[in-house]
Amino acid sequence: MEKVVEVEGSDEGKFEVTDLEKSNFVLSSPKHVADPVVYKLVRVDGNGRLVPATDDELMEVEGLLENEKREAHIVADTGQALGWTSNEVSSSGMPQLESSEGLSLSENTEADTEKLSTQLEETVPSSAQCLSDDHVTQPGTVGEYLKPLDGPIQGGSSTYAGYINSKPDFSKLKGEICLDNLSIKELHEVFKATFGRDTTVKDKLWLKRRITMGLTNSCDVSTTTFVIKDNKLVKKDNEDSSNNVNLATVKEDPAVAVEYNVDLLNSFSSQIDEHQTISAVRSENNVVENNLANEDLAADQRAAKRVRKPTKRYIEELSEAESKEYSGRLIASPKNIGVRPLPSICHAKPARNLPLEGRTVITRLDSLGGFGIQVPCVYRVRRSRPRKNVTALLKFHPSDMGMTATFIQRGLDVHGSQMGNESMTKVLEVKSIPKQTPQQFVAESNNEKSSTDLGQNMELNYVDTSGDTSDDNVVTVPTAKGGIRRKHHRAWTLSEVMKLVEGVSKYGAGRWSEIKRLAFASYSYRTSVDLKDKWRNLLKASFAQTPTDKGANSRKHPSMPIPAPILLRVRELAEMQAQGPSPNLSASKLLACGGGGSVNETRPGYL
DNA sequence: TTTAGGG
DNA sequence: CCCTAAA
Repeated sequence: MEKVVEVEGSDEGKFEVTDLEKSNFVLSSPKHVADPVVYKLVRVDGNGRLVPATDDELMEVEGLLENEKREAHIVADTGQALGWTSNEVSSSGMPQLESSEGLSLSENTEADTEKLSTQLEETVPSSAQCLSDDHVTQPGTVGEYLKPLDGPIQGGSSTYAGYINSKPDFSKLKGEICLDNLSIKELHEVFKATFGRDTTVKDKLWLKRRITMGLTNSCDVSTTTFVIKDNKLVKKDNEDSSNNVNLATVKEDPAVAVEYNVDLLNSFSSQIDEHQTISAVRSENNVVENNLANEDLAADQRAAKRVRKPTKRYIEELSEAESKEYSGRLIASPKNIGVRPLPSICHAKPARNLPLEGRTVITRLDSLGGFGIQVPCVYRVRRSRPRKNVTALLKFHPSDMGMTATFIQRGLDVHGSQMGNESMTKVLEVKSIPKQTPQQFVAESNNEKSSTDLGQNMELNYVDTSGDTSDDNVVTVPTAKGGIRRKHHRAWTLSEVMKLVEGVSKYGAGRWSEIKRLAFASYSYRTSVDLKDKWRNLLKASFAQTPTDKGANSRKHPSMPIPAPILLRVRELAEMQAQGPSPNLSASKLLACGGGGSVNETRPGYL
């Protein structure tokens, strides 16, 4: 039953392959065992390469899941929508998986189940084309990892972590953060600062672990003492460097077993959450599944439900006739789950919606590599930075707006190649597709040059995630011209800041686009400008304070200040860069851009 | 388009 | 954060 989210290995093939999937297959009985299906969170890069899902994406997914769980019961299918099966997987193990999955999912009637399973199949055939050669070379294994939420429950499920190596750069941060002495409340604050969202988990251990993972980018947090130093977890009881995760350690804590490559380090925590969430969701959905993989998780979920935010906001936003962005969310959030858009490589076509337990699920027909697959699609619209002329469009096409709103309400899925300036038009075009389900799809051009050329493909991003996470406050600000524009605020999480710092250290301050693209590949909502601004602020902050005290950090509670260590780092970098602009810019640049091959840059040794 | 700055 | 001038 467990849902597995797979993270695609980097091009460099730095991930370790696991047989986990297999073992799971064999070990677990079809019934109880989860569907062996492995999902990967990946997205397709511009050149058609599969790249690991970014933190952002993961987080989004996570958000969705959480959201979902709050939303009473949602069909089990949701979970699946989250990931994409790797090509390899699909080609080989898929068939079997399908059935089992369908069954497992179901609370539904057989018929529905079948449909579901059908929908669920998220095969992404045509491996060769999609996958980089590296991946292709390891057909059988594929860098999939299973993350059995309830490892303990199912003996079969084994955890495996193929954590290759840590990022050197992170070790630069100085100072340590001790979680041990914090109260739950404090831990919650830290948690929020770190992940940008609240948590309802009361379990200190869990919190500490999660935070540690987030800050440490490591899954090696099986320790009971949480002191983070130099971005590494310091085990007081076990003074080992813990620089790398060792499998043994990981196994101790099944919940933490993950395989990921360097690029995904930061995604790790998110993934965990995701998995957990998924499991929880599933448990709710499947009465049969009594295995609460993680009590904490379950608790979290329940709590989450209680915390669910009122709809008011959505309504307001809708009324504002805001771009579909919001409308999408508005509609989608309640009963649907967001689904990660298919890799642009694949053609996504709106297919049909199937009634499930009274609900309709929109399915998308994905034709990949000649296969036609229906996948449940529920998209949440990403709340992206408003494309400059969203408002303009509105102005120009007031009527359109109305229409759009209509579709949205009617649950049309928008099918377009891209949400650009003409997005409006496209949306309109799509409206022709009648859908009963309240769904909205918005195609958003991906940050990277990706999807664009795939005319028919749409990049669907659901987003926001955040309803739960850092509340993306969207505040309307009166414009000088009299217009009203939205100002959304997304609090910078600690991990984001850390990434930023890391990025600056790697590529140098000023090369924001680079940083955004590489080190910051995730967080799609952070633009290079944002990075720049944030850095500016960090500099200000780092110089403004801290000169004196270095050990002691934060001053005030409000908005959990940036940990001193980070500020220190920032200052260092600032000074460092002020003096000698990075030695081999060209080198790094070449590495970064040139190959197009590796996402994981192998940095020069400096820094 | 991306950066740097100002607001 | 947003906006804009420059490059």
